[in-house]
Amino acid sequence: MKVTTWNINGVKARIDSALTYLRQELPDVICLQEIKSVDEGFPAGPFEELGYNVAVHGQKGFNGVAILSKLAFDDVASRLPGDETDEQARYIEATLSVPSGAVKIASLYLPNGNPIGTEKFSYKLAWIKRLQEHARDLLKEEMPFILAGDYNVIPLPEDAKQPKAWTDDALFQPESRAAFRQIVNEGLTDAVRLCHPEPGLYTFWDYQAGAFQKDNGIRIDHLLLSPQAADRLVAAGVDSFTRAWEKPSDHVPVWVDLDI
DNA sequence: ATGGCGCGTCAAACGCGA
Repeated sequence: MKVTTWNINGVKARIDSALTYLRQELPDVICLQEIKSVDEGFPAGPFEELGYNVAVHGQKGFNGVAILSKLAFDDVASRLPGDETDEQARYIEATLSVPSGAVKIASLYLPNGNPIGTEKFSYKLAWIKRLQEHARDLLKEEMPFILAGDYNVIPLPEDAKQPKAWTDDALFQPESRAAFRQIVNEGLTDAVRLCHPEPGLYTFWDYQAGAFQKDNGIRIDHLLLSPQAADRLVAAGVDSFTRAWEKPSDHVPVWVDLDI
């Protein structure tokens, strides 16, 4: 089963690219972030024509996440527990039936957190903490699950072409990195890093300053696997070729292949 | 060395991202 995550930076601006990608790469599940659309505005039709079921948690103008799945949804939840007052659409998770049982897949869009020293940064840290607590609850179920999405965290210096340039950025703060690490420390596996220990693997290149041409990228889109999912990990990768497409998202698709 | 973009909301700049 191939599961992909992609921050598409606007589903309406990226609909043709998304459909081309799905026809070409045939993921069983794709988690989308930054759809920048309300639920009713999401162009479900073209995706359904490709055989995908669609689950959307949208918001006007900003944020917004979705899961497209060739397997039917048994259950969908679109809130990250821990803060009933949080109105930002950044999380959706679905339970799918697979031959070996059930698998849970989350599409998450972790807050950017810039600038540091503001309530935006504390919101980011609180959000990661909520995700950690949720991961802990999910782990108790001892089932395969994947927390996939745009984490807006550069875990290590080798996850950036120019780590020094990110020193004052929320994506590379010691607190951000430690909070991400604490989720991994709960017992989750960073699938892409496990399959690709070499440096120089990036998932985002800024639109400005010819960042892609210089390969001035960062790795901030991740798939964290539960132990039961990691047991079945076959391969993982980054489809950086989409960044060279016409009218690209600034993020590229990242995927895992699981033997389930 | 420096500065360089793009999307959505609206209908001109602006908020936001990373």
